[in-house]
Amino acid sequence: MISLTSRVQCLNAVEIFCDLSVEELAVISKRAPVRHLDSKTIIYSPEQLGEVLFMVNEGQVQIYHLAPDGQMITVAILESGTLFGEMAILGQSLYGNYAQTMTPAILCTMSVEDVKNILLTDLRISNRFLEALGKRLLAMQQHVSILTFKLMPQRVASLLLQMSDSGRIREIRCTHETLATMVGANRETVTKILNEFRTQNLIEQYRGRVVILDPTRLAAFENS
Amino acid sequence: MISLTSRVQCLNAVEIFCDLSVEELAVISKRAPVRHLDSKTIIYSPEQLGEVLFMVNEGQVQIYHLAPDGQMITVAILESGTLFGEMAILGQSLYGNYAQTMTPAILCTMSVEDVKNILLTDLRISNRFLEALGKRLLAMQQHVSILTFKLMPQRVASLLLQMSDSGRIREIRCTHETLATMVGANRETVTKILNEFRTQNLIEQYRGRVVILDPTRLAAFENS
DNA sequence: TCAAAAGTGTGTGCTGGATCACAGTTTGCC
DNA sequence: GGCAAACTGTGATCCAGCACACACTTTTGA
Repeated sequence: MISLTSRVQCLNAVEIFCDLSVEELAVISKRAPVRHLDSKTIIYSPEQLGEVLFMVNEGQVQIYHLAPDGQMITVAILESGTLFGEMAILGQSLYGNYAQTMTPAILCTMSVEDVKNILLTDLRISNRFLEALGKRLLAMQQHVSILTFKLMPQRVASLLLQMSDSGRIREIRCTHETLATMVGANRETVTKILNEFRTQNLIEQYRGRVVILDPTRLAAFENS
Repeated sequence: MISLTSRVQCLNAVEIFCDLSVEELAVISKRAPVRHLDSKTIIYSPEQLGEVLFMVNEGQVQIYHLAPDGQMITVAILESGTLFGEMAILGQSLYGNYAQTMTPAILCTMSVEDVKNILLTDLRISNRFLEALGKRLLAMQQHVSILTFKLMPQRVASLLLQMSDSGRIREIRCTHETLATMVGANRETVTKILNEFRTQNLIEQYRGRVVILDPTRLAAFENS
């Protein structure tokens, strides 16, 4: 059993709860068990629902979508401090959506009812929640516009910037394969593009990691 | 000045308010002026904000996005009974987003503050609102997965089905050009694809209109 | 009423990326 | 330690869809 303190810390790391006091967090924490998961555990799948809101406290979680033909689309890679599963609260069944740990991870989980109760009773949280949704919607819209018209190199540049929070985080822990499933490319194409970026000193590459060297020039390239 | 009754009808047509009584609608209506607009009027642009929530009562409204390079992406074509502008309420500035009437149109408009007041006071509406957001998010996600991996003919089939509400509405009033900006194709490609669909008796074509003949086969084709 | 503009049909290159087919290198694991 | 699996690098081939070019038809609006 994990201490309440650590649970509170878990919740605190999530932006949605950021303006609650420690006491208030403690109340919520009681209803939010912490789970330690191995790498490659499936957290969420179309079959097993149940608990629905997850908060990543440590590790990486991949949200992906399997098309009927088996094609995989990575929707997002979540790092610690982020929340997911909101869709279920919105009453939407995400047919074909999965969440899976990419590394060993620590998560807080909450049930739909609890979340709904909290949302309905606390205005600050419901506002944060709406904000988070708005951000998500905005990000998706940008993603759509990139997918719609940009060429692959621009898409990759755009993805790298987005994942690095516009260059604020330097290191992106991701394989070429994973990046490929996010921009709708195949692995080889991504490899070639990243090598091109490297020869231009925009990035550095290591196995499973990309380090952004020059976000400014990368951004300039993105819009070209 | 338009009568209050007609305003109430306007609101009533919008799903978000569907479970309110006539009296309750009347209260909201007082704060929701109706506007009659000519075709091709810009309703919403990055420059002029102000009023933000719009409900389409009659006519068609195009929501689009202009990329920095001038490329236009049509996000949606709104018909009567739909609501848009939610993003502003979520505190997101939709940089580069526009809304424009495609036909003469009748709209109800509401200010951000009014909407926020209503949202915060009425649980039924705020739930509907969340629901609507969820649907939007879901639709965008589907759109992303289509853009990511499907070939053009499948994309077009998918778009036609989506716009026709899976075949329930038969007629889609849209030019090839507009359809093209929604799937990320160019106009000529869309023309060729639609002609192919016609020779297979999946659709009928007229100037500025596509009529769905066989939604079932179209759906089968979409996932292939 | 009669341009001009908007919408559609069709053909000919060209090219960005997919696909396939490898080889080399690093990591994890028994 | 050593094998298998995962990750990366790189070429050859092929084709979906873009860009451009132009003809034709319908609608719009001074």
